Amino acid sequence: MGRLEILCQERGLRLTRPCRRVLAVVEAASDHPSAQEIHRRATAGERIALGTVYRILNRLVIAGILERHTFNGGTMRYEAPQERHHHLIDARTGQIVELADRRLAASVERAAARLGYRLVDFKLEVTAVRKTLADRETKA
Amino acid sequence: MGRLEILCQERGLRLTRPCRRVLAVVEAASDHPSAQEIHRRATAGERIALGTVYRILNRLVIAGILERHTFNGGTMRYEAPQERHHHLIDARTGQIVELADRRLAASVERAAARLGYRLVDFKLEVTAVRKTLADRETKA
DNA sequence: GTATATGCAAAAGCTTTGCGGGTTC
DNA sequence: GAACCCGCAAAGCTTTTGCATATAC
Repeated sequence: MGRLEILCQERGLRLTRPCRRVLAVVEAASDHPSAQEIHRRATAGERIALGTVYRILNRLVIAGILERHTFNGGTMRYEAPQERHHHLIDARTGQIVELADRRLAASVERAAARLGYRLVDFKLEVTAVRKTLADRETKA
Repeated sequence: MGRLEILCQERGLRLTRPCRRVLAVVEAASDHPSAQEIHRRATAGERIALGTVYRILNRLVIAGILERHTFNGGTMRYEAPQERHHHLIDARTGQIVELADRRLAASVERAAARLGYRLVDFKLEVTAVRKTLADRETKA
């Protein structure tokens, strides 16, 4: 049984067939698929209603089993939360790189504290370009 | 003439009546209104098509005169970019607080550099709750 | 056996777009 | 006067929802 399926059991979500398929797709994904893309992948040789996929995803997000992002466009994208991480988007290729760095978390926590807030969570989305040799020699 | 209207002129956008109204609304807004909300505010005693508001907003974003955010829900929200800042969302009230801190930018820049990237821009969205007395006495 | 999830299809946002006429420069 | 923008209305997408049936526990 998959890691995510176990989480579902623990949190009292029913392990229906469509739900298992969705979990398998997300667990196997190395990208950040949209609901429709998840539906496409989950219905390989099987009939699952698109509306059902949306309902499953919402349940999983509420239960804290999946995370939902919006990046900078309309449609929502999903992923299984690994360790706390954020996203770096390559401005030239659009590729999304995962970015984990606990020094960042400490910085954000201090910034929130300066305003009188206690940090609950944060989302960071970085746009950047690969460094070239020129970058190392120039003061950009 | 408003600050944003001047920017439009400089960048060759026509100052039509609907465009002026939209600019005025955004310039006066202390929140982060959606396109529909901007339309509602801009059509006080005047008829402007909703589609026109969308077209104007898109033009303004492309010209770099407004910024578009998605926060954590479907609909897009707009604001006039002041100095570089980010957003802190109060988890209890949903209130959005602006968060400007150049120490943060330095942290993010270093994190990107560690991955071999040169920072272009970043977006930070913090969820937090107001600190109470208890927070100061407890190790949360 | 019962509560809950699914499938289907319709509907509900939000956003974009084609077209003819009007406005800005 | 020419280029561009607007109003209107329709269409496109993504996401949600009502209802009868099927399924997991």
